[in-house]
Amino acid sequence: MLSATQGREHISSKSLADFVGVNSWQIRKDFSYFGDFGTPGVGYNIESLAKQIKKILRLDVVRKAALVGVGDLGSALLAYPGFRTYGLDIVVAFDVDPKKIGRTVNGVEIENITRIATLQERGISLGIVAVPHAAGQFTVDKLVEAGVRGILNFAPCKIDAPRRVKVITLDIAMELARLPYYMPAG
Amino acid sequence: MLSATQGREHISSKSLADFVGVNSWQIRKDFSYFGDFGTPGVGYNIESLAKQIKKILRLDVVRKAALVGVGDLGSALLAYPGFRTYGLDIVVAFDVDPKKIGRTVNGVEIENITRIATLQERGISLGIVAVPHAAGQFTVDKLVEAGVRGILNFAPCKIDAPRRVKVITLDIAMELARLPYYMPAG
DNA sequence: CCATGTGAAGGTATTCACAGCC
DNA sequence: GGCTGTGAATACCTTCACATGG
Repeated sequence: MLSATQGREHISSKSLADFVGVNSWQIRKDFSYFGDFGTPGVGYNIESLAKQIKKILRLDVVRKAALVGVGDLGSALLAYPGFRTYGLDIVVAFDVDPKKIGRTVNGVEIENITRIATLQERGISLGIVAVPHAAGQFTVDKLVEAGVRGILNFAPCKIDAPRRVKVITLDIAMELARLPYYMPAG
Repeated sequence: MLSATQGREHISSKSLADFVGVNSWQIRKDFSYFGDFGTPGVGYNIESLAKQIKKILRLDVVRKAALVGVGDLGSALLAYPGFRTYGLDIVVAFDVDPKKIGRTVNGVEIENITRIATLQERGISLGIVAVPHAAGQFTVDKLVEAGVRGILNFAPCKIDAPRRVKVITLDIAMELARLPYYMPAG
């Protein structure tokens, strides 16, 4: 992946900085907030650094996630291999459409949305909302009731949830709408 | 939409702040950087405020966008009605799969990816990249060659592009991976 | 000698309180 | 009276330069 690290045990803040496109002191300062990871004169041990960062980001344990809404976007998420990289595992999907219920997409079975209440007993603490706009708040409410602790919401709407549940909303259209701001004309 | 504004011409910074969940002085300060929009004792004229903000964000003109990669995610984007809200119009899609080329999804025809070079002459200045990881950089290069000015990239990889082209990368798995950070345990 | 970690300087953003206008 | 726009005060984050440790 990072060619500069091939066959090396250590990496300097400078190399890391060049790779991600920032300055070396930013790397050092950021790391220092969480403790002393590096060795002066040598650099950072790559393996131990990765382990430390994963622990800080709480990515050291695999967490189970439930997907709600198996439309185009939901299907894309089920097909997406990238989640495993970050210690996330989509183990179940829900939908309202009887035609979809019972099917298996990428090894994940689609269940009736009424079964959403069983999440807690199954040890699932994350929810992914990929439903139409109008169903957004309702779906979040159900997930909260089911004891979920974090929600990634793709529905483009204002969401109310108790403070104990962290909601991250990803409005894809709004992200795209940021682009024109950087474009002088045309 | 915003029930507090129904039948009203003006809205106060307090109402706006409550609605989006911030403090009233933040609203006023932010607006003040771009000029005087409001009337003391009255508030902000809703219609004129919306117009001003759209102009600042360069959302007052409709821009054409091209989608590259019509997989699950690409299909979801084509089906998504939200883009129009922000003055964005996906007018063409590209793919490499001969089975997909020629089909029409949501009124948008899928063309052979080799036709990507015709973007400039068609007045298309935005690109949306929804291709697999490995094709990310290649696709971005082609879009840049085709004269695109802004790119929304869903491929989870490091992208190099000239400074004149603004690239916004949206790594969905990474967004989901932010959630565990806010969750004490479980 | 090399690269880290950090105190200090500088700059930027947030928060406040109030003068001024409708 | 009510609400805006803004200077002042505060907190925060970024940048730098260097002492310290391997």
